[in-house]
Amino acid sequence: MCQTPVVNRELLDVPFLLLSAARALVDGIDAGVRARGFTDIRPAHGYAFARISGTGATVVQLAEHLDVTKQAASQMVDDLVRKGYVERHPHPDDARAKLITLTARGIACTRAAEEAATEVLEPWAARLGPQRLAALRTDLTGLATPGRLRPTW
Amino acid sequence: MCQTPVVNRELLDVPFLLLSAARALVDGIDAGVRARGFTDIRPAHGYAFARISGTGATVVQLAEHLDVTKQAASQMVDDLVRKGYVERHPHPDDARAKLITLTARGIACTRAAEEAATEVLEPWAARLGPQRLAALRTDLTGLATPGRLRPTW
DNA sequence: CTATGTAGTCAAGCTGCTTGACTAAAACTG
DNA sequence: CAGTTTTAGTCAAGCAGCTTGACTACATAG
Repeated sequence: MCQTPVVNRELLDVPFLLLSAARALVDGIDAGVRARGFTDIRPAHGYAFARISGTGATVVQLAEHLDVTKQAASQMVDDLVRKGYVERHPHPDDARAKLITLTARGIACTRAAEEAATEVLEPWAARLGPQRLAALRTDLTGLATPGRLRPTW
Repeated sequence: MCQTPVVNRELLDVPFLLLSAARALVDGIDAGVRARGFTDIRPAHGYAFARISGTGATVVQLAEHLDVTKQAASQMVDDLVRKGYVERHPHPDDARAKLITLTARGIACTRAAEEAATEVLEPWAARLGPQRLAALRTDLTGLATPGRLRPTW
């Protein structure tokens, strides 16, 4: 017994490390967004904003991006409409569909999130330096299923 | 406009990259655990097992580890007891408390999870090499709030 | 022009969490 | 050591966010 190589033990807490880092980041950004006055928004909404931002998105597109059912996405849109962050417009190309777009408030919130993210990431990235940052990005990309949960911006 | 430095754009998708990697890992491990016959277990239970494993844990300790209320932790223990993964014993040092420990089935499941994790991580770690792996671990640790969501093993 | 597929919503239900209230035991405190 | 406060755990009720199922309106393929 006790013949398990050290590499394994160290390898096995990579998932915890990753989760821990991701959570710390999300919590930090969320705190920054709240501090900027957007208190009725949760991290999950950020992923929605990322997809809606720019040209807008349909409910189905949003559902795919968030990996939930279209009903769940529709409910989230209801919520965001009620809170004034997004709007439903008739879709220019498809009378069945609706184009969800950010309101001014939604755009302001997105900016706040970007500021908060920069605030959290900048000092860490500075300590790392551009070289290690690039390496980390490459290595993480290799770990992630390509294209999943990526932002549209 | 358009004067935002490139560094910022690249920095801003680090959270997405991290989340994406973490999710891919968790999904992969979960699939491996299911493939080994433990189909009534979800990733969240893995974090519970990690804390219970070894000397065992109380409900309150588990709650702290999972960052939920003690009621939620107690409900999860109910569930795991019903499924045969853990047991409640009287605590040797405190008559109020109960010591939660893994059953044989719980230990087997933990082993399955370690196997699954190794299976997912090994090829990726091999491609990286020990040097970059060490660097990545260091950099992620710097990002994570120290000590959070760490395993006890 | 009919048949099949797709976008979105309504409705009901479930799961996993929360808050609040409580019991029993431990740990302070004067 | 009696009295107070804190801590471990549970019961109960409620809520948020998701699911499945059923449906309407429009699009598209044959």
